[in-house]
Amino acid sequence: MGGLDDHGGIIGDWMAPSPSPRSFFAAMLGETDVGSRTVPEPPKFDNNNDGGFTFPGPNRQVMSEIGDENQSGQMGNQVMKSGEFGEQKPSSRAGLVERMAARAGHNAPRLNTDIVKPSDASQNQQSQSPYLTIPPGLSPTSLLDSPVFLSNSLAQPSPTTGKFQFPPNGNSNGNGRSSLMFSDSSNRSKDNFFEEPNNTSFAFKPFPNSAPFLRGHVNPSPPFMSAQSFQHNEAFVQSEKQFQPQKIEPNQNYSLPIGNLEGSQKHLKEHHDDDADQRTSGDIANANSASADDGYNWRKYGQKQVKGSEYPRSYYKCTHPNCPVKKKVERSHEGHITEIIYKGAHNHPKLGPNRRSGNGSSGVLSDMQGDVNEQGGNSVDGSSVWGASMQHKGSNNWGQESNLEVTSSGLIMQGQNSGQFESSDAVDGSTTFSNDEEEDDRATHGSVSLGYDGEGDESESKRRRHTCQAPKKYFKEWQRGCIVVNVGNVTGDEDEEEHINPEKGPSLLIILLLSFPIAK
DNA sequence: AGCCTTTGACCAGCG
DNA sequence: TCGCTGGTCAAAGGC
Repeated sequence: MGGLDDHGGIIGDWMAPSPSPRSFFAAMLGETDVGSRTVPEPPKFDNNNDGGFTFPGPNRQVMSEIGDENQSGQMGNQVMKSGEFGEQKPSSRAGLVERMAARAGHNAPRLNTDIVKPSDASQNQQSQSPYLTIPPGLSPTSLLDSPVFLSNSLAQPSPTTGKFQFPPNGNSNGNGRSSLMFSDSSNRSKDNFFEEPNNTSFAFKPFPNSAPFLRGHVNPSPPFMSAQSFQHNEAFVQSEKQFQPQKIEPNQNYSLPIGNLEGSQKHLKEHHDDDADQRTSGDIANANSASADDGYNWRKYGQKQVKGSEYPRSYYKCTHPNCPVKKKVERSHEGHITEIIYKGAHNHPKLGPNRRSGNGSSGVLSDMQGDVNEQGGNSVDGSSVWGASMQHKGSNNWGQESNLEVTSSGLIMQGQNSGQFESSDAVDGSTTFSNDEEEDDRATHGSVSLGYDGEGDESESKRRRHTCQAPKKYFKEWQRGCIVVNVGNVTGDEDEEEHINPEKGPSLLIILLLSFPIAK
């Protein structure tokens, strides 16, 4: 069993202790000109880009509120000072892939981001822009299935889903593991990827079906939630539990979900269908039920109007015997999913089509959940990383079945339909992901808002001043080891009680739980 | 018949 | 101890 040191090593191989989203994307794209940005361009909400989803590019000064270069440099220094992450030197211009290659001694295929560029790149200068525009055909899930989000043994072969395999790495034991995302168990499924002679590059293939979602229609219920985080967490669990007798080997012929990307495509399409249903019929329940199942069956066992939530929260259990997976779902009055919190990992393969497919409200939930559970699907013993991390607080029963002693960690990405990364009033990655319970406020700051509130009349600078407290909540959930996926509008208004307002238009709020250490 | 959702009640944790 | 809150149970009814 790996200890906490292992975890740190895992994490450290891949990212700074407090990686900022921009560095995160920088790593993804192999561009690490992270600290060199001066003044960030105003976020661009491309209204003409037929729904192109704009993420900040690697150069985006996410921490713009506090982010002058000095501070960025200070952050970098902090990163350097954290000994176990010594390889993450801010001076390094090498991208993640290059670092991987350097470390592993192979030529890591570089992520082909050409496809990510908008077709009219020459016009909008997106290619030079600090923003990364995801064209309509490319789902955020696809993007987030980046090399840093690997270890989905269920996903299609790709350097991002972890199906492509990495050669055995001499460093891949203990603190030398290439990353948390590429943790032990998943390594087995990836160990050969870069040995493939022709794998010199990888291009994300956009899914036409995903376009409707990206256009930001009514229903901000994308399935691209925290699939990667689940991947990671799942891998983390497996890493911790690699000696579990019931371990499901990623390489096994396992009738598990087809894959993340494919699943995403499916779910995206389904969501779009849901949207249509909702818009046309107004029957939310029917619209929800119109979505296809994700291979897991869910039974709603409760619903409650929780105080902190505008909308009632529904409780679902996986109907598979002995499967501990549960999920909490909040949805708006219109049926838009505003928050999903998953707990546990499936200890069984997907069950195939829901017996009552097309019936019941769990369907739409499953849409989003599907990608996630596809990650957890090959977890074992019903243990869950979230459960494990829950033990940090021990005040939540979710996941208590896990006896893992792990530190969960994560990156919280909060987004809205523009896809622009927007700094909160103080985005400080170095503190955002610290584990101090008292730093919930920092969690707010640390959330990276893809901020566009859909109202359009509020300047970015004004929005930036806002302090949406919602991420604080999510950070808490994250600390508790729960997967939190929130889809909806962040109003950004301090005075507003509700921060998630799907009724204000297309938007999405994604909480991605990744792999940043919680160091109690 | 089996599985689902709904919904009020119950329970446990917390301040 | 009490009230609040969130999570779960279980009966009832629908599909």
